[in-house]
Amino acid sequence: MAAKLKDVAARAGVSVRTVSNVVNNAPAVAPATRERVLLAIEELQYRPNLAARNLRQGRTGLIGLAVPEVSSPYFGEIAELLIDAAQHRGWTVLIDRTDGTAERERRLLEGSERHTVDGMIMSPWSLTPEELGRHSASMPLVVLGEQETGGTADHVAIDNVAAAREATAHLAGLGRRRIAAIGLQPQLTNGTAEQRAQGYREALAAAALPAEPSLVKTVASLHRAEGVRAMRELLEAGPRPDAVFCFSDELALGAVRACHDHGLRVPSDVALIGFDDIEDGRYCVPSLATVAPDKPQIAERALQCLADRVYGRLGSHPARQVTVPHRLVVRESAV
Amino acid sequence: MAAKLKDVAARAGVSVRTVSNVVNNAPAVAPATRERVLLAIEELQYRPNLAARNLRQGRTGLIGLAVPEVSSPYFGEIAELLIDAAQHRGWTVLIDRTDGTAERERRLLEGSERHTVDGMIMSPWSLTPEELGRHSASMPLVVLGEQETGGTADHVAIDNVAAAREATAHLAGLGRRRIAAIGLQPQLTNGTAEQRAQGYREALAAAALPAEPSLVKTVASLHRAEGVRAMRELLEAGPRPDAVFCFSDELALGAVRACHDHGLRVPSDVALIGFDDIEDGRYCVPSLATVAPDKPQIAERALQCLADRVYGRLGSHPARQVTVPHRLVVRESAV
DNA sequence: CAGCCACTTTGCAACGTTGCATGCAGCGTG
DNA sequence: CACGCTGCATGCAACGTTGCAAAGTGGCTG
Repeated sequence: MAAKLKDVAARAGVSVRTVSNVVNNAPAVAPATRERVLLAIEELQYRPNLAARNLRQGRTGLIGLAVPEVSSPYFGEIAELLIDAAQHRGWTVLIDRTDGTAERERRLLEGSERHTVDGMIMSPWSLTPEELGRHSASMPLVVLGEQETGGTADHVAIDNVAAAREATAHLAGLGRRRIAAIGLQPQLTNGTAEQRAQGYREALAAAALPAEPSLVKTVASLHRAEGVRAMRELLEAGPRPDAVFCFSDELALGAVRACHDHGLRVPSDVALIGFDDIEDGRYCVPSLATVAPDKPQIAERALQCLADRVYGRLGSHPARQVTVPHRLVVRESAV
Repeated sequence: MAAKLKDVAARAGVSVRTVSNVVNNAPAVAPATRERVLLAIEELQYRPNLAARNLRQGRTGLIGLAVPEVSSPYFGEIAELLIDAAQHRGWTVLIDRTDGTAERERRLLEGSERHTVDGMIMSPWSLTPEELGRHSASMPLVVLGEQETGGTADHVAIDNVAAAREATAHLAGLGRRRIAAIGLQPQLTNGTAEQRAQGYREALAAAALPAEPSLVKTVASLHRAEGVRAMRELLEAGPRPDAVFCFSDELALGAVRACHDHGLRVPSDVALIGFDDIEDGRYCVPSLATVAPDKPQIAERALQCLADRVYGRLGSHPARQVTVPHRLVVRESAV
């Protein structure tokens, strides 16, 4: 049987309340008493019962992280950074997988988690902005990768339009004339893909290149397999593109694979730029040019926002929109 | 203010206890009453307070997953599968990162988590078998990727010796004569690398190939960067190997990169086999031959073991050793 | 020496839930 | 008709912790 406050109190010859004060580093405890209590705690291997503490305080020390998938490199890296940032603040992260479906995203916000976590960080794919705003009333919520939606959910994202514009402009600057884009996701309410598409179009216009609809490919997911499929379709369709801007590194890695299968060389025949700066891209052959969001800062700012809400430092202050910097990383696939 | 049992009871005109019975699907509730209560629950949007329930029952519905790193592809995929398997059993997974350090692994087992999770699944890198066995007494523990250690921790792993033997034998079967190995990790107590090295040596012996110590490279981690470094050292050292067995796909991907940088072609100059069957390996160029552990089964069996311990179906039954199947997946890098 | 103050320590109650034991009908049986 | 039994509903207590308010202790001042 695990030791509880009462046991420690008995051993140290003080009241339960005093032990609690020691455990919580309350100031009003005499040094000698504190010593004695700490000794007893050590001897009995006392560990606070979090369930009881949570029940009493109404806080759990847990925060939820809801991402479409855990095993994708991008979300894996984000999760890792968030876990670190949470640890610094004494929080533990509880990861949930939504598959990007509206139903699971909704259930997480409405549902069973409500008393389990103090707040939530979500990267939504399918929820409408209205829904996000509505739910943020009942639980502190930070949204990743989206623009402001109204409601009280804070938002942390990079400037996707600018990032896409820079990537596309870089390809144009290499002298490429038929620049394709892979990654539009019309089935998702998530505005990210649309923003990137807009940046792509803006850059084409700025370079006085025509915007050919046939060069923009939609995908069902951001995985490699979809990159392979989309690139293959581009190559088989007609005059082939000489550059491709992919909305994720995984798509780009699939696209590289497809080029290789068609006997094309990257970047001499087709230049490629991805998005996310996942680790694979730094070591694959050829190494992958990409747009690198400042992930550590995304994690840090998201937790900062969440902490402000959970501890009520903001009250019902309106939603904040945090824009995190990014940079274009040029590597072998686009030189 | 969130609704609680008392509020629902008042609304439905029954006692608190009856509402609790409905919520828990207890049999002794009249259908009409159940209807009325369910209606009230719906109207008030009642959700059970888990902290209170946990306090009362002594169970939390959470299980811990302690892995060295979340963002590595292998652990990401394992985490994803475990989250699924846990969900089927009504558990939520709480992920912790150990960095593979003994100190953090120890702290997770001893420490603060003790009242937070019902049990733990850990992939240890630095803890001694004795420590693992000792801690499993106080909390249900399932160990991934290790052989039995004594104590009451269950173990789930593949047969690493056999797997490494098969991979190496495949390379020998291609007619390769100088087969190197990358991935020994003498700094870890984790026996996995040593088992793979043993399988490698056994296969060399079976093929009547000499075991050259200079062809076995140790690494500081299983990441791509270490694969690059180790491969580079092999290539610069002397007569170059014509095949390499890497103890992880990430190491192998780094090794491919290093070969490419040296102007060597894979597999014609150097054949490569990795380990883990991560998604990258299926799409990279060349695609990566690998040893594929049956990951879904690893997750399923691990949760099965944990459930048996948590619900006491085993009592203090001695540790179980579960061996999960694997298979060799031949791809472009080793044909 | 009484009175006040600062510093420590304490007891009580409550957080929301469920285990246990018991109450209360209504029905069938002897 | 009395009795026991079954099916359903209830009340009380407890899980381990912390907020609150108050009590105790000692020293210092007037």
